[in-house]
Amino acid sequence: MRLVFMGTPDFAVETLKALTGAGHEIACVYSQPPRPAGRGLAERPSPVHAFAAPLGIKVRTPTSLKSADEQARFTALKADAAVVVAYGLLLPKPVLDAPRLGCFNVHASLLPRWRGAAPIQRAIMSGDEQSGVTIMRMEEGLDTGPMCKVGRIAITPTTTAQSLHDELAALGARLMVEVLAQDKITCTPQPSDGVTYAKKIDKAEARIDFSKTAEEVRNHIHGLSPFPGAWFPVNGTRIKALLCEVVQGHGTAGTFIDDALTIACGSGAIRLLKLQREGKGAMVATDFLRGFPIAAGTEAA
RNA sequence: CGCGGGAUGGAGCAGCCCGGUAGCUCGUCAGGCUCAUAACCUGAAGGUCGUCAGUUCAAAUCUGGCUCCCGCAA
Repeated sequence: MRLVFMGTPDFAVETLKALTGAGHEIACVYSQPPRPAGRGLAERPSPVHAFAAPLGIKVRTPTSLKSADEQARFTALKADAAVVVAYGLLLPKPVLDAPRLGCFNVHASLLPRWRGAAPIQRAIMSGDEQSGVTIMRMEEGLDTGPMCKVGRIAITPTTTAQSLHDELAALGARLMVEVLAQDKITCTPQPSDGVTYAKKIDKAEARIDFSKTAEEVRNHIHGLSPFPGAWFPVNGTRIKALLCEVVQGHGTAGTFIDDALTIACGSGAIRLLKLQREGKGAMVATDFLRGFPIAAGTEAA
């Protein structure tokens, strides 16, 4: 099929890769324009942009699709379908209606739960036991379209946003290819109940609140691992917690209760397994402690 | 030129300000002890101190360039 692909972050690259691998013609790739980012604030293209460009695929990076001009350029591509994965721009109705078969989206949640920006993180942070991806036909509303295919993945005590992200990206890519391979793509409406929205992650949320239960703290840490990274300070040094486990133990919330990185929470305790201090790389607990011992009684504040 | 930290035996760090014998915790190997152990004891191997140049009698340490890694911020 002749497709238009619209996506921006790493998550979307997997699907683009799968589509090209499945022999589809990518007429054009749309992605967010390069922005100043990273150290030095140098302009850098999005992951999707960086992947597509070397393959000789035409890349467009409009800041909006609201103008009639931009919509005409899109329509002129005469695509059979558009595949949209974490693109970051609203698609106006004329765009949604332009492709012959419509626009299809990979969304990283079991819709209608976690519509919106940060479904992967929110699912883990709120303690969901299950996540997944939904392939849907897009409508004007925010992630409201009818569902074509769903894939499920369990969230376990060791699931992090990173690991779930990688699994869902691969799963979503596979399912999208399957959906497009169907002779007739059939969809069913989303249930009207069970709707929740996944707000963008606010950096202020990243600070760990040890007054919560051990499970909540663990979900918070894993949901934000590795980005943006849940953190806490120790003697003025900022430390990111990347992986942890719930353990037995109690004490004043926010205090280390042994020399092995166990911290008391509002109820129960967690032990940090992988962490990173500012300026340093991520490392496992034993390595971390050799260079930065934290004695029992130290406060994480 | 957004702000800042870092590159030292396999891992994590100290030493650098006040140049002059390479240190610590751990791992590895050999041996010992033990019913046994991620335990303990003894011994050993392993490093052009990121890279290039400069200053100096002498540079891990001072100066400048380069490469790479990371935190903040966006």
